[in-house]
Amino acid sequence: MSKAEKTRQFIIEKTAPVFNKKGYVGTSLNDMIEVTGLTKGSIYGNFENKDEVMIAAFEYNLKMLRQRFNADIDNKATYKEKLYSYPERYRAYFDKLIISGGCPIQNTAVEADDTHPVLKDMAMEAILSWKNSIVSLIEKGIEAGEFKAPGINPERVALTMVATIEGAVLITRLTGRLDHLGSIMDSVKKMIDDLG
Amino acid sequence: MSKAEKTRQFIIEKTAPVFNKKGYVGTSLNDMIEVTGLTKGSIYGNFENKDEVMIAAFEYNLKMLRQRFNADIDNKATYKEKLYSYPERYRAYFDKLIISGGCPIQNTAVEADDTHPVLKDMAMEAILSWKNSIVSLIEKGIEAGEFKAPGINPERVALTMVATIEGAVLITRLTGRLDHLGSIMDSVKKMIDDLG
DNA sequence: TTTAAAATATACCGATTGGTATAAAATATT
DNA sequence: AATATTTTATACCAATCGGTATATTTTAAA
Repeated sequence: MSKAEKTRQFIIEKTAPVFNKKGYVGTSLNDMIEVTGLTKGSIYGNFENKDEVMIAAFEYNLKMLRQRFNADIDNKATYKEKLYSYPERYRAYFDKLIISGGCPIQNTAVEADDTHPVLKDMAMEAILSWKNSIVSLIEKGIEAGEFKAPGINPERVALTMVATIEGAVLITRLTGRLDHLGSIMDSVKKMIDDLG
Repeated sequence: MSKAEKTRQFIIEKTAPVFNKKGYVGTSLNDMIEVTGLTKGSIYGNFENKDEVMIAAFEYNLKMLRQRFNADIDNKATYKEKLYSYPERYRAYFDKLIISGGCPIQNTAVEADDTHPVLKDMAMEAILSWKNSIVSLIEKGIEAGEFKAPGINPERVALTMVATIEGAVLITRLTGRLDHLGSIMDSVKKMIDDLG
Protein backbone atom coordinates (compact mmCIF):
# COMPACT_ATOMS: atom_id res chain seq x y z
CA MET A 1 0.00 0.00 0.00
CA SER A 2 1.61 3.23 -1.19
CA LYS A 3 1.69 6.39 0.87
CA ALA A 4 -1.12 7.85 -1.17
CA GLU A 5 -3.26 4.77 -0.77
CA LYS A 6 -2.73 4.88 2.97
CA THR A 7 -3.65 8.55 3.11
CA ARG A 8 -6.72 7.91 1.00
CA GLN A 9 -7.84 5.20 3.37
CA PHE A 10 -7.03 7.41 6.35
CA ILE A 11 -9.20 10.19 4.99
CA ILE A 12 -12.09 7.82 4.38
CA GLU A 13 -11.93 6.32 7.85
CA LYS A 14 -11.73 9.67 9.58
CA THR A 15 -14.41 11.44 7.59
CA ALA A 16 -16.87 8.53 7.40
CA PRO A 17 -18.42 9.07 10.84
CA VAL A 18 -18.59 12.81 10.25
CA PHE A 19 -20.48 12.38 6.99
CA ASN A 20 -22.78 9.92 8.73
CA LYS A 21 -23.51 12.40 11.51
CA LYS A 22 -23.65 15.72 9.72
CA GLY A 23 -24.74 14.58 6.29
CA TYR A 24 -23.34 15.47 2.92
CA VAL A 25 -24.13 19.18 2.69
CA GLY A 26 -23.67 19.52 6.43
CA THR A 27 -20.08 18.34 6.28
CA SER A 28 -17.73 21.06 5.04
CA LEU A 29 -14.20 20.81 3.76
CA ASN A 30 -13.15 22.45 7.00
CA ASP A 31 -14.76 19.62 8.93
CA MET A 32 -12.77 17.19 6.83
CA ILE A 33 -9.55 19.10 7.41
CA GLU A 34 -10.23 19.27 11.13
CA VAL A 35 -10.99 15.60 11.60
CA THR A 36 -8.09 14.35 9.48
CA GLY A 37 -5.53 16.91 10.56
CA LEU A 38 -4.55 17.16 6.88
CA THR A 39 -4.71 20.12 4.55
CA LYS A 40 -6.88 20.92 1.60
CA GLY A 41 -4.11 20.07 -0.82
CA SER A 42 -3.60 16.71 0.74
CA ILE A 43 -7.26 15.82 0.47
CA TYR A 44 -7.65 17.09 -3.08
CA GLY A 45 -4.48 15.31 -4.07
CA ASN A 46 -6.16 12.04 -3.23
CA PHE A 47 -9.73 12.77 -4.23
CA GLU A 48 -11.30 14.54 -7.18
CA ASN A 49 -13.81 16.45 -5.06
CA LYS A 50 -15.96 16.33 -1.96
CA ASP A 51 -18.44 14.07 -3.71
CA GLU A 52 -15.84 11.38 -4.22
CA VAL A 53 -14.85 11.44 -0.56
CA MET A 54 -18.40 11.20 0.62
CA ILE A 55 -19.21 8.30 -1.71
CA ALA A 56 -16.14 6.44 -0.52
CA ALA A 57 -17.13 7.22 3.07
CA PHE A 58 -20.62 5.85 2.51
CA GLU A 59 -19.21 2.65 1.05
CA TYR A 60 -16.89 2.36 4.02
CA ASN A 61 -19.70 2.86 6.53
CA LEU A 62 -21.72 0.24 4.72
CA LYS A 63 -18.86 -2.24 4.63
CA MET A 64 -18.30 -1.89 8.37
CA LEU A 65 -21.97 -2.46 9.09
CA ARG A 66 -22.15 -5.53 6.88
CA GLN A 67 -18.99 -7.03 8.31
CA ARG A 68 -20.38 -6.75 11.79
CA PHE A 69 -23.54 -8.66 10.95
CA ASN A 70 -22.16 -11.15 8.48
CA ALA A 71 -19.48 -12.25 10.90
CA ASP A 72 -22.17 -13.08 13.42
CA ILE A 73 -24.50 -14.75 10.94
CA ASP A 74 -21.75 -17.00 9.61
CA ASN A 75 -21.15 -18.34 13.10
CA LYS A 76 -24.71 -19.53 13.54
CA ALA A 77 -25.74 -23.07 12.69
CA THR A 78 -29.46 -22.80 11.93
CA TYR A 79 -31.30 -20.34 9.72
CA LYS A 80 -33.48 -19.32 12.61
CA GLU A 81 -30.40 -18.41 14.61
CA LYS A 82 -28.98 -16.59 11.63
CA LEU A 83 -32.13 -14.47 11.42
CA TYR A 84 -32.02 -13.90 15.16
CA SER A 85 -28.67 -12.21 14.60
CA TYR A 86 -30.38 -9.01 13.51
CA PRO A 87 -32.52 -8.29 16.57
CA GLU A 88 -29.78 -9.58 18.85
CA ARG A 89 -26.90 -7.69 17.28
CA TYR A 90 -28.83 -4.45 16.99
CA ARG A 91 -29.40 -4.63 20.69
CA ALA A 92 -25.77 -5.37 21.44
CA TYR A 93 -24.12 -2.93 19.06
CA PHE A 94 -26.43 0.00 19.40
CA ASP A 95 -23.92 2.05 21.39
CA LYS A 96 -21.43 1.83 18.57
CA LEU A 97 -24.11 2.60 16.03
CA ILE A 98 -24.94 5.78 17.93
CA ILE A 99 -21.33 6.87 18.17
CA SER A 100 -20.80 6.47 14.46
CA GLY A 101 -23.94 8.45 13.68
CA GLY A 102 -26.63 5.84 13.12
CA CYS A 103 -27.53 3.66 10.17
CA PRO A 104 -25.71 4.94 7.07
CA ILE A 105 -28.41 3.60 4.77
CA GLN A 106 -31.07 5.53 6.62
CA ASN A 107 -29.08 8.72 6.85
CA THR A 108 -28.08 8.60 3.23
CA ALA A 109 -31.57 7.68 2.09
CA VAL A 110 -33.21 10.60 3.84
CA GLU A 111 -30.70 13.17 2.70
CA ALA A 112 -30.04 11.99 -0.84
CA ASP A 113 -33.62 11.19 -1.58
CA ASP A 114 -34.55 14.50 -3.18
CA THR A 115 -31.09 15.86 -3.81
CA HIS A 116 -28.41 13.36 -4.85
CA PRO A 117 -29.51 10.65 -7.35
CA VAL A 118 -26.22 8.74 -7.34
CA LEU A 119 -26.14 8.43 -3.58
CA LYS A 120 -29.82 7.60 -3.53
CA ASP A 121 -29.20 4.70 -5.89
CA MET A 122 -26.41 3.41 -3.71
CA ALA A 123 -28.63 3.53 -0.63
CA MET A 124 -31.38 1.79 -2.57
CA GLU A 125 -29.09 -0.97 -3.68
CA ALA A 126 -27.83 -1.39 -0.13
CA ILE A 127 -31.26 -1.76 1.39
CA LEU A 128 -32.48 -4.11 -1.34
CA SER A 129 -29.43 -6.30 -1.03
CA TRP A 130 -29.99 -6.47 2.72
CA LYS A 131 -33.63 -7.40 2.11
CA ASN A 132 -32.60 -10.03 -0.42
CA SER A 133 -30.14 -11.63 1.96
CA ILE A 134 -32.97 -12.04 4.47
CA VAL A 135 -35.23 -13.48 1.77
CA SER A 136 -32.50 -15.96 0.99
CA LEU A 137 -32.13 -17.00 4.64
CA ILE A 138 -35.87 -17.56 4.93
CA GLU A 139 -36.02 -19.59 1.71
CA LYS A 140 -33.13 -21.76 2.74
CA GLY A 141 -34.74 -22.22 6.13
CA ILE A 142 -37.91 -23.42 4.45
CA GLU A 143 -35.93 -25.83 2.27
CA ALA A 144 -34.08 -27.11 5.32
CA GLY A 145 -37.41 -27.77 7.00
CA GLU A 146 -36.80 -25.25 9.77
CA PHE A 147 -39.69 -22.96 8.89
CA LYS A 148 -42.95 -24.81 8.49
CA ALA A 149 -45.66 -22.19 8.90
CA PRO A 150 -48.15 -22.35 6.02
CA GLY A 151 -48.10 -19.63 3.37
CA ILE A 152 -44.85 -17.93 4.31
CA ASN A 153 -44.13 -14.93 2.08
CA PRO A 154 -40.36 -14.48 2.36
CA GLU A 155 -40.38 -11.17 0.47
CA ARG A 156 -42.99 -9.69 2.74
CA VAL A 157 -41.36 -10.91 5.93
CA ALA A 158 -37.97 -9.62 4.83
CA LEU A 159 -39.32 -6.21 3.88
CA THR A 160 -41.16 -5.92 7.16
CA MET A 161 -38.10 -6.92 9.14
CA VAL A 162 -35.95 -4.34 7.39
CA ALA A 163 -38.60 -1.65 7.78
CA THR A 164 -39.10 -2.40 11.45
CA ILE A 165 -35.41 -2.41 12.21
CA GLU A 166 -34.84 0.88 10.40
CA GLY A 167 -37.77 2.38 12.24
CA ALA A 168 -36.36 1.09 15.51
CA VAL A 169 -33.04 2.80 14.84
CA LEU A 170 -34.88 6.03 14.13
CA ILE A 171 -36.97 5.91 17.29
CA THR A 172 -34.13 4.82 19.54
CA ARG A 173 -31.71 7.46 18.31
CA LEU A 174 -34.39 10.09 18.68
CA THR A 175 -35.56 9.15 22.15
CA GLY A 176 -32.41 7.61 23.56
CA ARG A 177 -34.64 4.91 25.00
CA LEU A 178 -32.87 1.58 24.78
CA ASP A 179 -35.92 -0.12 26.25
CA HIS A 180 -37.85 0.97 23.17
CA LEU A 181 -35.23 -0.67 21.00
CA GLY A 182 -35.64 -3.79 23.11
CA SER A 183 -39.41 -3.78 22.69
CA ILE A 184 -39.23 -3.47 18.94
CA MET A 185 -36.52 -6.09 18.66
CA ASP A 186 -38.79 -8.44 20.63
CA SER A 187 -41.35 -7.90 17.91
CA VAL A 188 -38.80 -8.70 15.23
CA LYS A 189 -37.93 -11.88 17.07
CA LYS A 190 -41.59 -12.77 17.12
CA MET A 191 -41.76 -12.29 13.35
CA ILE A 192 -39.02 -14.88 13.05
CA ASP A 193 -40.73 -17.22 15.52
CA ASP A 194 -43.90 -16.97 13.48
CA LEU A 195 -42.10 -18.64 10.60
CA GLY A 196 -42.70 -21.88 12.48
CA MET B 1 -55.41 38.29 10.15
CA SER B 2 -53.12 41.24 9.48
CA LYS B 3 -51.04 41.55 6.35
CA ALA B 4 -47.97 40.48 8.26
CA GLU B 5 -49.71 37.43 9.68
CA LYS B 6 -50.83 36.46 6.21
CA THR B 7 -47.34 36.86 4.84
CA ARG B 8 -45.93 34.86 7.71
CA GLN B 9 -48.35 32.06 7.00
CA PHE B 10 -47.61 32.32 3.29
CA ILE B 11 -43.89 31.95 3.89
CA ILE B 12 -44.44 28.92 6.10
CA GLU B 13 -46.68 27.17 3.59
CA LYS B 14 -44.37 27.80 0.68
CA THR B 15 -41.11 26.88 2.39
CA ALA B 16 -42.41 23.88 4.35
CA PRO B 17 -42.13 21.38 1.48
CA VAL B 18 -38.71 22.74 0.54
CA PHE B 19 -37.38 22.28 4.05
CA ASN B 20 -38.86 18.79 4.09
CA LYS B 21 -37.14 17.91 0.82
CA LYS B 22 -33.79 19.63 1.10
CA GLY B 23 -33.38 19.65 4.84
CA TYR B 24 -32.39 22.50 7.12
CA VAL B 25 -28.82 23.15 6.02
CA GLY B 26 -29.70 22.18 2.46
CA THR B 27 -32.31 24.92 2.16
CA SER B 28 -30.75 28.32 1.57
CA LEU B 29 -32.25 31.76 1.91
CA ASN B 30 -32.19 31.93 -1.86
CA ASP B 31 -34.35 28.83 -2.01
CA MET B 32 -36.78 30.53 0.32
CA ILE B 33 -36.79 33.68 -1.76
CA GLU B 34 -37.31 31.71 -4.94
CA VAL B 35 -40.20 29.63 -3.67
CA THR B 36 -42.03 32.53 -2.01
CA GLY B 37 -41.31 35.16 -4.63
CA LEU B 38 -40.59 37.53 -1.75
CA THR B 39 -37.39 39.33 -0.86
CA LYS B 40 -34.96 38.94 1.97
CA GLY B 41 -36.32 41.97 3.76
CA SER B 42 -39.83 40.62 3.62
CA ILE B 43 -38.82 37.32 5.12
CA TYR B 44 -36.64 38.80 7.84
CA GLY B 45 -39.35 41.32 8.66
CA ASN B 46 -41.58 38.43 9.65
CA PHE B 47 -39.07 36.02 11.11
CA GLU B 48 -36.07 36.45 13.38
CA ASN B 49 -33.85 34.12 11.37
CA LYS B 50 -33.78 31.01 9.22
CA ASP B 51 -34.10 28.83 12.28
CA GLU B 52 -37.44 30.32 13.18
CA VAL B 53 -38.81 29.75 9.69
CA MET B 54 -37.69 26.16 9.63
CA ILE B 55 -39.18 25.42 13.04
CA ALA B 56 -42.47 26.94 11.97
CA ALA B 57 -42.28 24.93 8.75
CA PHE B 58 -41.70 21.72 10.66
CA GLU B 59 -44.71 22.42 12.89
CA TYR B 60 -46.77 23.11 9.80
CA ASN B 61 -45.70 19.89 8.09
CA LEU B 62 -46.55 17.99 11.24
CA LYS B 63 -49.94 19.64 11.59
CA MET B 64 -50.85 18.76 8.01
CA LEU B 65 -49.84 15.14 8.53
CA ARG B 66 -51.81 14.83 11.75
CA GLN B 67 -54.91 16.45 10.31
CA ARG B 68 -54.92 13.99 7.47
CA PHE B 69 -54.88 10.97 9.76
CA ASN B 70 -57.01 12.29 12.59
CA ALA B 71 -59.79 13.24 10.21
CA ASP B 72 -59.89 9.66 9.01
CA ILE B 73 -59.64 8.09 12.44
CA ASP B 74 -62.46 10.20 13.81
CA ASN B 75 -64.76 8.88 11.12
CA LYS B 76 -64.26 5.26 12.11
CA ALA B 77 -66.60 3.54 14.54
CA THR B 78 -64.48 0.75 16.03
CA TYR B 79 -60.98 0.88 17.48
CA LYS B 80 -59.85 -1.77 15.08
CA GLU B 81 -60.99 0.36 12.16
CA LYS B 82 -59.31 3.38 13.70
CA LEU B 83 -56.03 1.49 13.85
CA TYR B 84 -56.54 0.29 10.30
CA SER B 85 -56.47 3.93 9.25
CA TYR B 86 -52.71 3.98 9.39
CA PRO B 87 -51.89 1.18 6.94
CA GLU B 88 -54.81 2.18 4.74
CA ARG B 89 -54.13 5.91 4.63
CA TYR B 90 -50.42 5.46 4.09
CA ARG B 91 -51.25 3.42 1.03
CA ALA B 92 -53.73 5.99 -0.23
CA TYR B 93 -51.79 9.17 0.48
CA PHE B 94 -48.33 8.06 -0.42
CA ASP B 95 -48.25 10.08 -3.62
CA LYS B 96 -48.84 13.27 -1.70
CA LEU B 97 -46.32 12.24 0.92
CA ILE B 98 -43.72 11.86 -1.81
CA ILE B 99 -44.49 15.22 -3.38
CA SER B 100 -44.15 17.02 -0.08
CA GLY B 101 -40.81 15.32 0.62
CA GLY B 102 -41.67 12.36 2.82
CA CYS B 103 -42.37 12.04 6.52
CA PRO B 104 -41.32 15.25 8.28
CA ILE B 105 -40.64 13.43 11.53
CA GLN B 106 -38.25 11.06 9.80
CA ASN B 107 -36.51 13.76 7.82
CA THR B 108 -36.13 16.01 10.81
CA ALA B 109 -35.03 13.18 13.05
CA VAL B 110 -32.25 12.06 10.75
CA GLU B 111 -30.90 15.52 10.09
CA ALA B 112 -31.31 17.10 13.52
CA ASP B 113 -30.17 14.05 15.39
CA ASP B 114 -26.53 15.03 15.74
CA THR B 115 -26.78 18.70 14.86
CA HIS B 116 -29.86 20.55 16.10
CA PRO B 117 -31.04 19.68 19.65
CA VAL B 118 -34.17 21.85 19.59
CA LEU B 119 -35.42 20.31 16.38
CA LYS B 120 -34.47 16.86 17.61
CA ASP B 121 -36.60 17.36 20.69
CA MET B 122 -39.53 18.44 18.56
CA ALA B 123 -39.21 15.36 16.38
CA MET B 124 -38.94 13.18 19.46
CA GLU B 125 -42.05 14.66 20.98
CA ALA B 126 -43.89 14.18 17.70
CA ILE B 127 -43.04 10.51 17.39
CA LEU B 128 -43.78 9.77 21.04
CA SER B 129 -47.12 11.51 20.86
CA TRP B 130 -47.97 9.48 17.78
CA LYS B 131 -46.96 6.31 19.61
CA ASN B 132 -49.03 7.31 22.63
CA SER B 133 -52.11 7.91 20.54
CA ILE B 134 -51.81 4.37 19.20
CA VAL B 135 -51.32 3.02 22.72
CA SER B 136 -54.49 4.82 23.72
CA LEU B 137 -56.45 3.35 20.82
CA ILE B 138 -55.30 -0.15 21.74
CA GLU B 139 -56.14 0.32 25.42
CA LYS B 140 -59.58 1.64 24.63
CA GLY B 141 -60.08 -1.24 22.23
CA ILE B 142 -59.25 -3.68 25.01
CA GLU B 143 -61.64 -1.93 27.40
CA ALA B 144 -64.34 -2.00 24.76
CA GLY B 145 -63.82 -5.73 24.38
CA GLU B 146 -62.65 -5.47 20.79
CA PHE B 147 -59.17 -6.81 21.36
CA LYS B 148 -59.17 -10.06 23.29
CA ALA B 149 -55.79 -11.65 22.56
CA PRO B 150 -54.07 -12.69 25.80
CA GLY B 151 -51.10 -10.67 27.03
CA ILE B 152 -51.35 -7.68 24.71
CA ASN B 153 -48.58 -5.16 25.32
CA PRO B 154 -49.97 -1.90 23.91
CA GLU B 155 -46.68 -0.06 24.27
CA ARG B 156 -44.80 -2.70 22.33
CA VAL B 157 -47.38 -2.99 19.60
CA ALA B 158 -47.55 0.79 19.20
CA LEU B 159 -43.78 1.16 19.03
CA THR B 160 -43.54 -1.63 16.49
CA MET B 161 -46.29 -0.14 14.36
CA VAL B 162 -44.63 3.26 14.32
CA ALA B 163 -41.23 1.76 13.57
CA THR B 164 -42.57 -0.40 10.77
CA ILE B 165 -44.46 2.46 9.15
CA GLU B 166 -41.46 4.77 9.31
CA GLY B 167 -39.31 2.04 7.82
CA ALA B 168 -41.88 1.51 5.10
CA VAL B 169 -41.77 5.17 4.16
CA LEU B 170 -37.99 4.98 3.99
CA ILE B 171 -37.95 1.88 1.78
CA THR B 172 -40.73 3.05 -0.49
CA ARG B 173 -39.29 6.49 -1.08
CA LEU B 174 -35.92 4.96 -1.78
CA THR B 175 -37.06 2.24 -4.15
CA GLY B 176 -40.17 3.85 -5.58
CA ARG B 177 -41.83 0.46 -5.22
CA LEU B 178 -45.42 0.95 -4.15
CA ASP B 179 -45.83 -2.81 -3.97
CA HIS B 180 -43.24 -2.86 -1.22
CA LEU B 181 -45.28 -0.32 0.68
CA GLY B 182 -48.29 -2.56 0.17
CA SER B 183 -46.46 -5.61 1.51
CA ILE B 184 -45.33 -3.86 4.64
CA MET B 185 -48.73 -2.31 5.24
CA ASP B 186 -50.20 -5.81 5.00
CA SER B 187 -47.87 -6.75 7.84
CA VAL B 188 -49.04 -3.77 9.87
CA LYS B 189 -52.61 -4.83 9.30
CA LYS B 190 -51.72 -8.27 10.54
CA MET B 191 -50.27 -6.77 13.73
CA ILE B 192 -53.66 -5.17 14.32
CA ASP B 193 -55.50 -8.40 13.50
CA ASP B 194 -53.31 -10.22 16.00
CA LEU B 195 -54.84 -8.09 18.76
CA GLY B 196 -57.76 -10.45 18.54
C1' DT C 1 23.36 10.05 -3.51
C1' DT C 2 21.33 12.22 -7.12
C1' DT C 3 17.20 12.64 -9.68
C1' DA C 4 12.42 12.00 -10.92
C1' DA C 5 7.92 11.66 -9.26
C1' DA C 6 4.43 11.77 -6.08
C1' DA C 7 2.29 13.84 -2.16
C1' DT C 8 1.36 17.76 0.74
C1' DA C 9 1.01 22.69 2.21
C1' DT C 10 -0.03 27.49 1.25
C1' DA C 11 -2.25 31.12 -0.75
C1' DC C 12 -5.72 32.46 -3.40
C1' DC C 13 -10.22 32.37 -6.35
C1' DG C 14 -15.20 33.57 -7.32
C1' DA C 15 -19.61 32.29 -5.58
C1' DT C 16 -22.73 31.73 -1.99
C1' DT C 17 -23.88 31.62 2.81
C1' DG C 18 -26.93 33.89 6.64
C1' DG C 19 -27.75 38.33 8.24
C1' DT C 20 -28.28 43.72 8.69
C1' DA C 21 -28.99 48.72 7.84
C1' DT C 22 -31.63 51.65 5.53
C1' DA C 23 -34.68 53.40 2.19
C1' DA C 24 -39.09 52.93 -0.07
C1' DA C 25 -43.75 51.53 -0.20
C1' DA C 26 -47.97 49.96 1.61
C1' DT C 27 -51.24 49.81 5.34
C1' DA C 28 -53.80 51.50 9.41
C1' DT C 29 -55.24 55.27 12.33
C1' DT C 30 -56.99 59.75 13.06
C1' DA D 1 -56.73 63.39 3.50
C1' DA D 2 -52.72 63.53 6.62
C1' DT D 3 -49.98 61.16 9.60
C1' DA D 4 -47.98 57.30 12.06
C1' DT D 5 -46.77 52.69 11.75
C1' DT D 6 -45.95 48.52 9.74
C1' DT D 7 -44.26 45.90 5.99
C1' DT D 8 -41.25 45.17 2.03
C1' DA D 9 -37.27 46.06 -1.19
C1' DT D 10 -32.45 47.20 -2.06
C1' DA D 11 -27.78 47.31 -1.23
C1' DC D 12 -24.36 45.81 1.40
C1' DC D 13 -21.58 42.99 5.03
C1' DA D 14 -18.14 39.54 6.78
C1' DA D 15 -17.68 34.68 6.82
C1' DT D 16 -17.65 30.48 4.68
C1' DC D 17 -18.41 27.53 0.82
C1' DG D 18 -16.01 24.16 -2.65
C1' DG D 19 -12.23 24.28 -5.58
C1' DT D 20 -7.51 25.45 -7.97
C1' DA D 21 -2.71 26.87 -9.02
C1' DT D 22 1.59 26.67 -7.41
C1' DA D 23 5.34 26.08 -4.35
C1' DT D 24 7.39 22.96 -1.16
C1' DT D 25 8.34 18.77 0.88
C1' DT D 26 8.54 13.84 1.03
C1' DT D 27 8.97 9.44 -1.08
C1' DA D 28 10.70 6.17 -4.60
C1' DA D 29 13.89 4.92 -8.36
C1' DA D 30 18.37 5.00 -10.57
